[in-house]
Amino acid sequence: MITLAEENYLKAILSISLNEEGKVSTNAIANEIGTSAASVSDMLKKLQEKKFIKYEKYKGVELSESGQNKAINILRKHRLWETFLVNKLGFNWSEVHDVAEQLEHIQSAELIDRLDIFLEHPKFDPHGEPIPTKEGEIASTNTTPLNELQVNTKGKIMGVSLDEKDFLDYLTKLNITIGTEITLLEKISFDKSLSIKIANTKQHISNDVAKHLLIKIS
Amino acid sequence: MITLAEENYLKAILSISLNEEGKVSTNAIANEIGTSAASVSDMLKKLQEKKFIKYEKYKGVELSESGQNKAINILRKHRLWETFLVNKLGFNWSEVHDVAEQLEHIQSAELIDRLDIFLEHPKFDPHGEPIPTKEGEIASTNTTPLNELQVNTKGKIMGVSLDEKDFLDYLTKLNITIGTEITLLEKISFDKSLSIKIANTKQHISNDVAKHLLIKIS
DNA sequence: ATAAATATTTAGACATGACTAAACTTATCT
DNA sequence: AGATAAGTTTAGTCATGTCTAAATATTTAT
Repeated sequence: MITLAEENYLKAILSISLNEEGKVSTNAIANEIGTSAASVSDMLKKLQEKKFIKYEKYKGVELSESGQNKAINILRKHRLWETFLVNKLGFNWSEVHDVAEQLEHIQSAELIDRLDIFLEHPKFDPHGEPIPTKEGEIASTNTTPLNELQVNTKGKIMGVSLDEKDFLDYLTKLNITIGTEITLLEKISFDKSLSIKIANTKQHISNDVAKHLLIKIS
Repeated sequence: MITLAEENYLKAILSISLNEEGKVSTNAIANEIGTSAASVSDMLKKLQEKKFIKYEKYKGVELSESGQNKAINILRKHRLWETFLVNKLGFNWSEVHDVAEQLEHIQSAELIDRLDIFLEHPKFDPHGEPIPTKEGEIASTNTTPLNELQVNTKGKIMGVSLDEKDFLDYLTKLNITIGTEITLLEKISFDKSLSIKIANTKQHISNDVAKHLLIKIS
């Protein structure tokens, strides 16, 4: 059996791994989960004993195969539930994260299989993030964060890499959503902020916003 | 905040209260939850402090108003989720209990409101049990357990009062489901077993089965 | 290469929710 | 009424997952 706390640690380790190369540090996990490094250190010992991770003291941590399977399955559940909440229950994309964080821990493989069928095997969640397959494959999206594009590039927003209410509500206010066509007009070197064009309207956004907008260049 | 364990205790106390008059005993709760009387005694102290119950040592326990609200809300969630699992995901009525026991603890009033709308405000769950309203009202079903009927009474099965896989699978095998027309042919006084007629076929069932079949006399 | 800064682990506590064994209260039987 | 049985609570212990403070290891800077 795996506990709720253990699941959250595996999820955090996967999430960090997907964004960074190499082993995951204790501090990074503490930061992701919002707990102390000491608590993380304790938990890593337990996860090590259960063979969910490969861990050497002071050297950082990696998921084992079984740990990765578990973590990817949790991500799959999270994204399927978010899809359900938005597509079937009519939630806004900014409102589903917290509930999905609870739903992702429901233990029933059958439930997820049936949910997947009910949703007609969605490939992406409401934020444009790929939903891992039952076999654990995560589709690559071939997108680029907006802040890494060159000036005058035109593209389409395929997804966002941050699932926080404030951020998503702000995007909605800017008329930005999945599928929105966008042109990068100018990069301000001083603060790395960007001028963009959306639906023939010029707008200005910070680098913090831009780096979470995933673009497919057209 | 209320913990998962506390929610399960409130649910157990409500469940016993609905079947029996008067205060609920420590042992009854221990039995319902599957834990020791000592553990129950510990927990009652905590629930008392949080004002969810009215409790006097050695005298048994009652739900307070806030405790009852919480418990009924959990029951509402359980029955709405069961309805979702059967009506939308295609689960069999015998397969949904365990998953619904997990889902009933998801904390989001908005989620339950939307689920209720999505299911088009169902009044009964897949076992024929009434779904409490958002305001906490539990419709009375005006049904009688089959074993309490008089011989030669004819009626319709409106629900079952036990949500266990073995029991429900057995009913399915007997061709018994919600809406089935049934006639009580004979009561055997020796073991309280019953002869019944379903779809022109005579069958024999034990008292243990009959007492969980809720009949509307026609 | 060593000192200082940063990162990580260990030690010792605490809250939760469970357990067993023992003590206590209430109910029942004669 | 007193003895016994049944039910309940208390005391002491344990596992989980957290914390702070202190100790130790690693990295960075001079």
